Amino acid sequence: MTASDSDTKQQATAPSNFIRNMINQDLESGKHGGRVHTRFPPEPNGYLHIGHAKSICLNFSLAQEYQGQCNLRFDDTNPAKESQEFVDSIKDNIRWLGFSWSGEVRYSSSYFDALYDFAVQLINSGKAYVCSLSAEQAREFRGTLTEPGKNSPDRDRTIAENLDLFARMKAGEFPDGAYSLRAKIDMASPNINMRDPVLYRIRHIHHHQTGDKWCIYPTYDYTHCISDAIEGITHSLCTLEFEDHRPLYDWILHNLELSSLRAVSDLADSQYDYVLPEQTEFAKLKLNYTVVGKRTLREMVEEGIVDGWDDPRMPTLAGMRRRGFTPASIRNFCESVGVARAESVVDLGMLEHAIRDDLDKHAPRAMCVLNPLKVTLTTFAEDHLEELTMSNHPKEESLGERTVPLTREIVIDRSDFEEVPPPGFKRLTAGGEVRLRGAYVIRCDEVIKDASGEVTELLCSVDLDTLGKKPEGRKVKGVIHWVSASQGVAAQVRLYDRLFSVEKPEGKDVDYRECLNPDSLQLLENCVVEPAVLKSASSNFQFEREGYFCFDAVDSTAERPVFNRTITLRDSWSGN
RNA sequence: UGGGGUGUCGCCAAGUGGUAAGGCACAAGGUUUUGAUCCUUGCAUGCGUUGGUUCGAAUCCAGCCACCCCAGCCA
Repeated sequence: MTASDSDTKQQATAPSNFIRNMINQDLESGKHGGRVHTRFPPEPNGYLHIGHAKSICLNFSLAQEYQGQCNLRFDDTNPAKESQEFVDSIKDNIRWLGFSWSGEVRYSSSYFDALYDFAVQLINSGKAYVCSLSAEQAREFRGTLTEPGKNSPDRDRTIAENLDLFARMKAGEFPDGAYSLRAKIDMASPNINMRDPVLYRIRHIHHHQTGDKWCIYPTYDYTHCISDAIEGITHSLCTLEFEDHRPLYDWILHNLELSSLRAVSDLADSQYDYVLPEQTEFAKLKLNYTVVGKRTLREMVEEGIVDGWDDPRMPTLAGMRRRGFTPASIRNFCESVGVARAESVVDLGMLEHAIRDDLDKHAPRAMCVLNPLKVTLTTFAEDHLEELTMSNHPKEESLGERTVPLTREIVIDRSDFEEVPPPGFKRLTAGGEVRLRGAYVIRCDEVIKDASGEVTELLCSVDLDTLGKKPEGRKVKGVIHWVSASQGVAAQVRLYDRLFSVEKPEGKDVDYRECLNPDSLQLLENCVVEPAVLKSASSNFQFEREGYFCFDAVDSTAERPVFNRTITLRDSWSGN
């Protein structure tokens, strides 16, 4: 199948979901002039994780699928929590995932001037007022879930007065919290977001993009809808908790002059009809055995429960990347999970399947012995050195071949030998035969043990007539991997497993610290990997019969490579 | 107890009045020089629940139940 065939097939089988259905309808009705323009709008206040990946894939893939555009916009309206470091890592993560945003990176902060003008417009039309209530007072006036709120005493300030006060807020005449700009909507609304929400607050604080130009900052609710409108976004996708904000999103946009919105928008000079963006909500991605809460992740880093934001056990994009997850596997996973409005918890197994599926197709095979047991092939002379040619992949010929040196002394994994094998054991036993992967069938003639009775070495004879052919007159079922003792390279291997041993480490009344899986990291210091691995162009491998591994980009050195286990192979042998 | 949402197989998820897609997981076979991959087969007389409308309901209507979100000058 060619690339384009598979693309076509993927499109044909792209699962139906309520957002695609909505877009299809919009396209049919011509609502946005046939345009599809989405955006991914993170606040640069932390590292991206698997949950963000779903949103990224959704927004960017939809744009691709409909030949539309997808912007990257930093929603940077609260400088107290944000930094350039996060801006940079987010951009890096999105590129790594394989997506390109439309045009330049956008910042809500670059619309601050326009946002200010629109606020003045709302004041002029009597839709906004400057309020002197403190945060605490405002809370009291807001009412409760079941009781209506009370109007602010400043609600009927004159337009002239509001204009003057707002200008002075901007000019820096007042301290933080002295005043706020509020929309004049309805203090009795059953939707608390509509009870005269704050549009601007005073914050004398440096902003990572705008420096010290501003001391008043617009709120999310006020900024997001206008930013969408300015960028000509058609479909503004966000998560479920913003559902109650949608009426406010619409209120703000509908109470501004459409022509003035259009005038400052990216569509100002286009031939398209100017249509306001619409918000649509979908359920967040949740994974069992996983925590994505910002506070929790930070604590785990700060308390040393993990080794940093890019610890391979972390659900961050940086962590998954270091773990060896491929961008395609994460994209496929997000696609397979679907998009719906029902809150759900996806099984980690689905993510693992996506990783295996991608790596199985693309990762070159190699051999690495994790827990070495010395085997001497007595049939060979001391200086025996045979260069065996092995293909890098059982099906994908384009991955090429490599040579694997075979010598008299090799190592195999300790778990591949049992003196008294359990029922069904297919590996090497005392007196039994086994195939060395890609090489000969050997027979274990002698088991050497130390004083404590531990097996230290196996003496085996080689059936020279079994290279590339089946042995005559008998069946040898088992195949085990091996590495030349002298030609192999010493390596450290890190075996990673899920961080938590319970399904819902973030649940109510659950302390995640008590749910940690004590075996989430196992360090193996004496591993031996075949030499070809170090010369490979790939950084992801399948170490045959062990799992998928990748070079650890941070801790590997020239003399001592470090490998991270990305994921084990499926293992249907219950005796293991 | 106000408002907004959601309930389809163990886990995701299609379905939009015509008789329950698909994936993961699981199980059983087959192929295999990876106990991998791959292939075949099985896996909801049932769609939160109770009624109603209809020739016919997961889909329409009503009631009930469960769970989630909202009272930041966070996003």
